[in-house]
Amino acid sequence: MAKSDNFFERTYEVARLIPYGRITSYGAIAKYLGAARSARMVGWAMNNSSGKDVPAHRVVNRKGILTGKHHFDGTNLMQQLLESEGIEVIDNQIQDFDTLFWDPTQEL
DNA sequence: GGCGTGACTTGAA
DNA sequence: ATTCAAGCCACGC
Repeated sequence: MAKSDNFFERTYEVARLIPYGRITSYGAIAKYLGAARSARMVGWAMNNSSGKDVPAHRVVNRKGILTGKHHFDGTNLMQQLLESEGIEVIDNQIQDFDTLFWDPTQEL
């Protein structure tokens, strides 16, 4: 067991650290973990986060698009969650993304 | 054990 | 400015 789920665990941890009403990108987390080129693994980790307390809906791609919404239960569930937090989302794209962007390497 | 895919990003043409 | 391509690591079959 065990094994270094460090990467995954760390991803979940950072995702949980995302403040309410804020969002971040896969690359930002990956970069924080030291794998800026491995943003895909972050997404893969999120896939494994199914059933965890990881607010994957707060994690979007670099453009602020809800790329992973397709992986959620519903079709607009992810958008609903974001809007529920005060984030304006239109057409799977987050508005004021630049303002709501939360960078762990910058904030932490 | 090998090949392909995947919730992405960055860089170069 | 936009479009194309490559890179990264892990998991599934």
